[in-house]
Amino acid sequence: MSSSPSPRKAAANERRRTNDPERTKADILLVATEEFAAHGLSGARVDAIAERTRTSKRMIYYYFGGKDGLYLAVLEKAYADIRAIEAALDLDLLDPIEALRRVIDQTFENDDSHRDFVRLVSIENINQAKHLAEAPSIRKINLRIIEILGAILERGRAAGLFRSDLEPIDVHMMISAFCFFRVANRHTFGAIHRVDLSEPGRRQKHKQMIADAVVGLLMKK
Amino acid sequence: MSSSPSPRKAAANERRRTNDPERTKADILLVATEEFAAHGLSGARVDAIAERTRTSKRMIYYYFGGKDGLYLAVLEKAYADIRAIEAALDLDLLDPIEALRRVIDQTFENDDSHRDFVRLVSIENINQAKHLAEAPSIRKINLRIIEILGAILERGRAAGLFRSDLEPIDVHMMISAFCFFRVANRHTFGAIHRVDLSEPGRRQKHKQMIADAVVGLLMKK
DNA sequence: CGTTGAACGTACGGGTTCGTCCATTATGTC
DNA sequence: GACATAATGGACGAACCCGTACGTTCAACG
Repeated sequence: MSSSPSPRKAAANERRRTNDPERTKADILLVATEEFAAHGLSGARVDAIAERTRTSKRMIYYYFGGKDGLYLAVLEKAYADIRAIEAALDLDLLDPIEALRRVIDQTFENDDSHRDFVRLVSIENINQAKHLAEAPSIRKINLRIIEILGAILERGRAAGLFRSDLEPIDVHMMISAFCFFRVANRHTFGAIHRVDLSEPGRRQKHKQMIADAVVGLLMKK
Repeated sequence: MSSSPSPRKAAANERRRTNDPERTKADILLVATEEFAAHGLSGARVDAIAERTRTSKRMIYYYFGGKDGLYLAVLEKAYADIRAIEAALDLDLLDPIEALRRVIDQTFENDDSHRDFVRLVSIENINQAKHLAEAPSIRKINLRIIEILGAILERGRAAGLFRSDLEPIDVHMMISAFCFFRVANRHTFGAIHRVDLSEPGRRQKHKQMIADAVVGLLMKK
């Protein structure tokens, strides 16, 4: 609409232009993430998403095919973003207990700071994970955390510290359950018990609590 | 439409008639619970609910005012049903550890067997507990579990068994988190990790695990 | 047995929402 | 600089969905 001053300096495989599909897609995805997280799949409105975008509704259908396609893309991106953080963990040098505490800390902070992600997962569960089942990429991303935990447990057992009847996936579930719940259910829990779960003091207390509980459970007596 | 053979034998304050408002309300509530649990608040369709009912859509508006009123009634009933079970617990005679294990067991079984309730709570959280906040009855119902836990902790401390820096609400949250998560998130968790969380063996393992974790956390070292 | 109010059914109107059609501008290529 | 293709915008239609207007049946009571 305004001028297009940028010279079309296109390297072999590098595009630069005012028609910017990447930016358009990213913009749509960002807005859609907020809308889906706020209202759910059936509650979110395509028109509302389009309105908040730099671009038009037409582009949503152009790039994502429709509401479902957009939702799936949002879901994939949300999972990819949060798991990328976990994948970056490097814990091989730490002793098993310390490594375990790091994983817990990371999960706690991840869920705490990615509320949209947590909500999207809740929404997907209400929808019986039907969309997620069609996104094999998500599955691959998530196996990383199991590997990490598996390695830690292995080393802990080798050192005679950990009991051996708990599988990585059970430990992962226990950690996730607590970290996820305190974010996902903070509204009902807060309304019923009149507490603010994100209040710093309680937050810190809970973080300590879940870590102690998991480590305590794993340690041999 | 068919015959109405029942004689109108009406005691002073006991009505018997083919026009049966109580039954109609209960019927609507039952169907609505399933529909809201299955599709969420915005996803559920008033027409669909009405269709599955013995009666008509008109009755939904007649008795519940509208979609929101119906949803609120469903929510209240769901909470009332599940907490009534907890309220029946009588644990004063048990030693604190055993009593605590009973509470955990009860919560586990409750969430496991009331999936619609779990889903409704998830849905309400996605809606930021806006409806629940307007239902003071629900709050009252839920305080019972905190009282129960408080009494157990008190006795445990008096006996020198339990640490004293954890409040009832924190313990309740930890228990709820795990019991709730394994039901609410079983779809995504199952899809990603290819496990069936309701499979009896794993179910039993998790029940043991959460109980051990909570008891272990509370016990003085 | 007639009246009155509660309980119920049918049909529809008004607004909303998804998706598409058609037209237009930008970009890369020869 | 002309042409093919990608990217974009606006407007619109058809289905859907909530809530209600209006009419009918049922139960208690004099």
